[in-house]
Amino acid sequence: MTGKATMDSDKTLLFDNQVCFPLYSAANAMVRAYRPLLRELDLTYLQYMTLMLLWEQPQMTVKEFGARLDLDSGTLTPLLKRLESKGLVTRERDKLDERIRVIKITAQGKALRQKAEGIPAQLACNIGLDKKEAVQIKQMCQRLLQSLAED
Amino acid sequence: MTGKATMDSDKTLLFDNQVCFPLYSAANAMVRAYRPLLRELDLTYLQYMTLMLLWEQPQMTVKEFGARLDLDSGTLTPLLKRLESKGLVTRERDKLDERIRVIKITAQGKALRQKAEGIPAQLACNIGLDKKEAVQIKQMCQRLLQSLAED
DNA sequence: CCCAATAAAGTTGTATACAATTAAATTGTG
DNA sequence: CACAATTTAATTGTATACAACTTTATTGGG
Repeated sequence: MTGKATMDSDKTLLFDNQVCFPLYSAANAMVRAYRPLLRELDLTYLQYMTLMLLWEQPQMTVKEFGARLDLDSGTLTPLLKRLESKGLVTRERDKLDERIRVIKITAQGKALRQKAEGIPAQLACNIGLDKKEAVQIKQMCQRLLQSLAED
Repeated sequence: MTGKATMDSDKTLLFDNQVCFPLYSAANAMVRAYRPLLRELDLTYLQYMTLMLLWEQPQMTVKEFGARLDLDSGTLTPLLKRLESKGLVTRERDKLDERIRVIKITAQGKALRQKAEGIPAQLACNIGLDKKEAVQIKQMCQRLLQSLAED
């Protein structure tokens, strides 16, 4: 047995050496940065991303949302109900397969897109990364995601 | 007025062009990856990071936790109460300033550190990034955090 | 010394995340 | 066709996040 198990100065357990915690904090900070901008649309960050999908493709199933957003029905069902109660989507059943819930964007949901158009530019100003860095961090996160997705 | 406001093909509102969403998803996936490892310690990721701070410095105030974890009392108070109810910390008042809550790690909390020693190595195996990439993503997130912290 | 301003935590209410379980519909196989 | 296995969502319970507000204690100016 090596001394590792009883080594008291194991640097891998030092807070400032954690790789993942900055990721966690940065994600929280990012959502916080979006909040004042999305407030005017009365949307949360996740609701905003959900609508963004529907601005590209006017209807989607819960399962498809799960695949795109990497979230399960435990998160999605209440999320979609809230969007429904705001009048931004409808939640119908698939006529051919009653298990499937088909989410469709409403006219009101589509109209929100206009109000959202300034948001990406506004956030880019705050975020303080140039385009190259932005692409890098995006690719790095995507690589990380792929690695973590491999069961 | 430019055509921008009415431009329908604004690429900045396309889901797959979002820089921040991979960050958001990667943070979620990271917490998910930790979960099975932390399950044996009966800790959540945030509880684990909180204890990690106390393994280095045996007592800390709520305010100090807030500065290190970038979280407010609305998150920290219930978190610390849960750690207290597990017997891992105590929550005393500062004798000299009764506003201040002093959190101290217990013997039981210290003992958990031994059980945590394998976690960093186990996670590094799953995470699929080499050391250089890990450092890069960490630095990028820290840069992002700094930018977002500038009010 | 008094008391307004400030500081530190705590509380309340809303919205994620997600494990574990359940419910309902469909599919596949004998 | 019967029915077990599978698929798709929904539900339940726990733990973050955080805005907005409240409570309690301390500080600082007059």
